[in-house]
Amino acid sequence: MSTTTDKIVGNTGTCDVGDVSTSRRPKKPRVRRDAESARALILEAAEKRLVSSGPAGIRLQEVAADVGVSHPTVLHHFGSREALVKAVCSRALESIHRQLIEAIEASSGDEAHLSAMLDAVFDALTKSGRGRVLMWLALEGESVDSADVRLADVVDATHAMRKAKRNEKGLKPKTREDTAHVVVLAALALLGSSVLGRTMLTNAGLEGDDAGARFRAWLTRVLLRHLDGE
Amino acid sequence: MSTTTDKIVGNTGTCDVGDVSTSRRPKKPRVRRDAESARALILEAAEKRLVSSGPAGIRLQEVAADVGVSHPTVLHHFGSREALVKAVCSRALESIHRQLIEAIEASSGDEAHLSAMLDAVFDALTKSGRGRVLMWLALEGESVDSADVRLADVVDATHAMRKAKRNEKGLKPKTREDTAHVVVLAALALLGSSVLGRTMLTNAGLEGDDAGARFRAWLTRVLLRHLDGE
DNA sequence: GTAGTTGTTGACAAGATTGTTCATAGTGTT
DNA sequence: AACACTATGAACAATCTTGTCAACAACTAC
Repeated sequence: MSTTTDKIVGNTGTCDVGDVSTSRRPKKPRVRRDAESARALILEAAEKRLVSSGPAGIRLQEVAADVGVSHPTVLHHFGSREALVKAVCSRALESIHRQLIEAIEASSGDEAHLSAMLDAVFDALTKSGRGRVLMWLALEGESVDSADVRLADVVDATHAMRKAKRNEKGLKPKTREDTAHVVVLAALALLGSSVLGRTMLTNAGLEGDDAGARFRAWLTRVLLRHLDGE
Repeated sequence: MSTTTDKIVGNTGTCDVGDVSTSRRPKKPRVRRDAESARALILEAAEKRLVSSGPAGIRLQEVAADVGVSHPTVLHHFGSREALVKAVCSRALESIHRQLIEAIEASSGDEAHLSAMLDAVFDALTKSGRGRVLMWLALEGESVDSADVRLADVVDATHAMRKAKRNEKGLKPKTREDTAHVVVLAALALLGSSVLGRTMLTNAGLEGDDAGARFRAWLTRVLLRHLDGE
């Protein structure tokens, strides 16, 4: 209710202090965007907050300030803070999923390709902090379910290629579980690296800018030897 | 102190509603602990919140309610919320460090022992959510530095044992970097497993209660073959 | 130009959270 | 028993955060 008051609101602008005047109203230009671009800008700003502070760290006023609007505008476009958080998380997960699919499909299964794939997946998780987002959602349990990366598909694809390859070479086949373990290990290593790779590497005494790349190269060799070896 | 006002505050007690009376004061028993036990109880309650909601999720009132005291009591014992959070994180990190050291020292380096060690480390990270705490601190950047698990020590110890073992077997030596990579991979896999192991395993199509144990057993074999093989 | 639609905003409300104050009530000491 | 010491809690203050509301302003349609 408000009922209220007839209005005051004062003269509205009132601008900030400073200007005296009567009619003078510097006001502010008040830009007006269409709903779509406004939502896009807000989502973008919110995602930065999501990456740096997690879902719980998203504040309407901060997001609004980042975009350069007032916080009721954010509420106008998303309805509630929770809806905004959901939208941002959902978008981020879909983006991750898409990038991972691309990175994985781009590699046919060759040795050089596996290395490139691991790097691509790592980049997808590191660039713009997607890995952090995944980890945060895992910790807070906000799993927007659905969009979860479908590891099972990756396992199946990998296992099919592996089976064919081993068959060619005359090696005895391996179980799907073994392949799944390889994929899970790679996923944990890459995701972990994207979140605390640097910390862990320097903590282990591995200095240098290329420590991360060297680790991934090493990981590639180990995984490949396991997949194709013996 | 007190100076003050002569006193008003009303009758203070005033108890809650209900009892009228004058002298009748059901009040509440008001238990009184010594500072040490009070701090211990509060830390314990705060750690539960830390595990489930992260450092940012620790609320004075909730912690106080868990202990059964009022929130000013918490402030009385810790000075500020920030100090409480710091104390809890510090304690948790020290505890993790201690458990990891124990788990690692307990294993001499044998094959069976490595498996036991990985399980022990995994337990140390999983039980009471220590792994979650580590991940949260990594994400929020609250790294209370210092207490960081000293992976370099683990690498050195592992490398020494490995060198001796390979020497016995007549295998050519491996670089320390290679050993460091093994340790980092194990650390990432175990830490990652403790936070989202179940999710990732089922997502990869590995069902069953023992999927985690089977994965760690598999990981043990892979790591051992790499450490001692070729 | 006028009217309708809709993005935008200032002001306010309600709730949560941290921190302060002071009286009260256990505990131990003399 | 009287006293000092200190843990405790009720009430309060200050700040922050989400959400509501009504008015304003930009744009479109007629």
